[in-house]
Amino acid sequence: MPELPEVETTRRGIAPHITGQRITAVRVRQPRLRWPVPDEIAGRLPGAVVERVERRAKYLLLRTGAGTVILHLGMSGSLRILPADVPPGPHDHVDLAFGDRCLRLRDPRRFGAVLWTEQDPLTHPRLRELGPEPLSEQFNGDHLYRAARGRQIAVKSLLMDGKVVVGVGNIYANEALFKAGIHPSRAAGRISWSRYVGLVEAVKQTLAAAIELGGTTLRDFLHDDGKPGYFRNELLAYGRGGEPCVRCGRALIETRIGQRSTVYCGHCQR
DNA sequence: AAATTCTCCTGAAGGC
DNA sequence: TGCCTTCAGGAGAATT
Repeated sequence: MPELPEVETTRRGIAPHITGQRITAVRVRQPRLRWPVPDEIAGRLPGAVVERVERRAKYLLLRTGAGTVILHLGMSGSLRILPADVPPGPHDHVDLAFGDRCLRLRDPRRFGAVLWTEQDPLTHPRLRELGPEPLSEQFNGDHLYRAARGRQIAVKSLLMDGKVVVGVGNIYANEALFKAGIHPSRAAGRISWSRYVGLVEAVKQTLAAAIELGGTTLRDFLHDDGKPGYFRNELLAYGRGGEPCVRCGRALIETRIGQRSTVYCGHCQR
């Protein structure tokens, strides 16, 4: 399930292949993604040149001379660069062709999205309300502490709220809270400033390490070059329910918070 | 306003 | 071996 490290890894993987390249054809085989794929994707993109490939939260932005494609991989989406004549599989929904190569979106569960805007993409409704990037200086102890004031919500849910900070999905929320020694169910408003400073550092460290390793791969995510990431081998909490805590050896507890699988150490996390 | 629940979808895993 | 059921999950929308 692509989280921010996977999306960033994908961005870095595809950018060299399509930046400065002209889109020669667009094929939309399945327009029914999370939202209908807008007609402009097929209508306006052919002939346009991709000027930059950027990322905001887990959205990828393909900036072209005609407008910007806003892509989201949902939880089973992947992008690959392929020879244009490779026959598409059943879940290969959209191709952007660049001469003899193409950028192909595969998304079996269709939770992803392909959107279009001719305005500043950062003002798009999907991007406008988002919190700071987790690896930016704007995401710091003060920011998290202030966002938590008066909130009864579980700190894990706060961390996964895109209006507070973007890009911290379920896997990395579990990991960061484990590293920071904070119980995922603890009320956000009842955590000290200094502990939030530690949590921010844990989030940054975890995400940076995952990007360094090319992202976590679970189940159906493949990198743009088809190779899996290796961060899954580094996971200390997620997916380890019942297994011993690496710090104290007690069995990790698995539960659910806000419909999400949550794993923590009842001894080390308070 | 804040918190919780619902929703989309299908591959994978588990049960019998 | 194979069919049927259950589950996971990003994040916006709906509901409480």
